[in-house]
Amino acid sequence: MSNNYDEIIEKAKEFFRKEIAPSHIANTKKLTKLKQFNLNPFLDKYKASFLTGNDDPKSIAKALVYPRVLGTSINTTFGNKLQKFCSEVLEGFASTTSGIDIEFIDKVDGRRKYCQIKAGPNTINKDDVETIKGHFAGVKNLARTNNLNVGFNDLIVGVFYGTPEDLSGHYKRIAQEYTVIIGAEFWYRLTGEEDFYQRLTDAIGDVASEYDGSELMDKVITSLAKEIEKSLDPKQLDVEVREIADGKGTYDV
DNA sequence: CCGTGTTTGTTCCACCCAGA
DNA sequence: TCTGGGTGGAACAAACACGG
Repeated sequence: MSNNYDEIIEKAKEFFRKEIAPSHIANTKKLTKLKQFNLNPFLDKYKASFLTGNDDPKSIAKALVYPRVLGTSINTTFGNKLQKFCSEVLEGFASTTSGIDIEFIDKVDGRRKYCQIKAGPNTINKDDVETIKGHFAGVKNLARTNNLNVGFNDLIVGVFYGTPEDLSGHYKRIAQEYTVIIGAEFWYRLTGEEDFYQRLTDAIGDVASEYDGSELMDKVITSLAKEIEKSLDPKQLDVEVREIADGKGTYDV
């Protein structure tokens, strides 16, 4: 241990093990039932065939499960856990100001920064731009009433990963008024270590090797495929149609 | 009182398309 | 042909409502 920030590295690894991975696994386990998905009958078989070359139930199941587990599920989980990450792993820096995720002393210019955290360079949309600006305007007002010296260089958006070139147009609109700091630069200002970003991503990369979800994926897909097979059975469909006609079936409007 | 279902707010990202 | 602005769908977590 060469310095205090090694502790952040360790805590980040723990956070991944205790928060992110378990949540991801739990959400994956939910996917054994067809009702967890929004089906698109125009595309379900096409996707299965595109993926595996056939449209049997198992292929359809794979085509549903893969994009969910490796896409929206883990990405959304990661983003949602960011707030918690800020308060637990960056605990020394948690902010009590509404709309501000963390406060920290910028190791480059020595000033206290009021920072909103975002995950990546593409993760805000048009509406978020005004929301973020609104939050900063609120902080400026609050600072004025409390006689705090908050310049607008001190109100920043911190992005966990990416490079300045990656920033979407939405971020660039914020950057016209405020400072947006991303990736290596963000972690440098936070910790004062130039290579902290690299060390942190490497550390999480090490944790990744502790996880092998192949068996779980197999189980989930097999189970889901069984239900797909049943629902494709014409007799079963007949029953459902009759029940709906009788008003017995569950039929969401 | 507890567990389950529902609603709300946040977050993510892919796609479309106009204009340079 | 490339770039960037803008749109929309989806999942998740947390708060909330409801029925046993």
